[in-house]
Amino acid sequence: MGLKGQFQNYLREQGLKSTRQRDIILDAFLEAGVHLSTEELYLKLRPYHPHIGYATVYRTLKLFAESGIAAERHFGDGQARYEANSEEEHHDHLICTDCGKIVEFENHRIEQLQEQVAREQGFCITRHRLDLYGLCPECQT
Amino acid sequence: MGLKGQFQNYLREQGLKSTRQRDIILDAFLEAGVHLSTEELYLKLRPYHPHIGYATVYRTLKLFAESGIAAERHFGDGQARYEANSEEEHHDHLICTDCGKIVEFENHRIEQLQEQVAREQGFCITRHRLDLYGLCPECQT
DNA sequence: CCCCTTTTGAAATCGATTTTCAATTTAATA
DNA sequence: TATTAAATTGAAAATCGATTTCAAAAGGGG
Ligand SMILES: [Mn+2]
Ligand SMILES: [Mn+2]
Ligand SMILES: [Zn+2]
Ligand SMILES: [Zn+2]
Repeated sequence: MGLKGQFQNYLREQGLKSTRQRDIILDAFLEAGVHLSTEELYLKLRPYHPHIGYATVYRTLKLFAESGIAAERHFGDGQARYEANSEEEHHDHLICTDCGKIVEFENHRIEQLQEQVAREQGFCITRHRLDLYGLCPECQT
Repeated sequence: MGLKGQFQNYLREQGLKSTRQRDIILDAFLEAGVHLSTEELYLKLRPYHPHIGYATVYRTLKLFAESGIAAERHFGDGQARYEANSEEEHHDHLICTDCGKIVEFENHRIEQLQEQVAREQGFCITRHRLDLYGLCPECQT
């Protein structure tokens, strides 16, 4: 079952409707594939679907996140960004503060240590965020 | 040299001026000592110094961050928060999503692994952010 | 098709942040 | 101490992304 099927299931379960706009936005979102902001997706769609409003893109991305097919991220540039949740593992990010490039990484050992830290403090962790900011290879003169 | 001296040096170096407001705000900021938002500090000051405007508190906290005596943090509640940079080690945070409690922690091994990840990707890290969200001991029923 | 519910799009609103601008203050210099 | 140029202040306005409002339109079960 792909992300599209997963989303359709979510709509059905919640008594929500499948609409032309949601289909179009989901296709564009999956095709874009990067860490996209609401505005970026809206602008990307506009040339082909000028009838789709910003509010609809905004609401639909929220819905993707609720349904679990996407995740909302905040990298400190002031806007929320979304990325598709493939069935792969969770990952964290390296962000270039110069050109904005975002590289994903996974590190199981770090995740384990986070769990350990939380346990020591008596916390029960539901999610975490690890962002590393610096210069990518190209931006180091 | 304490944080106050450090800030005075920064002002001098940058050709900025030492003012009554900056002194008052710095004292209040250092005294408060928690993860304070601009608004919280403004409200804390107001009873004693009703003549100090919100914009001044805002600008002064930014200045603290620029000078290096404070750090700006974002814990996802929509407002920036500031904390004094004691000469102690860097630390990260556990945040209770129920009551908002924030617990600080240090984990040298995690920091090392972050460096290693960055090195593998050719990045040169300047800062990072590790936030663990979940329920604190009190909020786990 | 009917009817009820959900969705849409444009515009308005929201809350935090940031800027504007005229008046005031600082601090270097005469 | 008086002069002066530059920086700062405070109130209000502007900005910015996110979110809501609301009337019109569309979905979909029966
Ligand atoms: Mn990612
Ligand atoms: Mn802290
Ligand atoms: Zn770069
Ligand atoms: Zn709690």
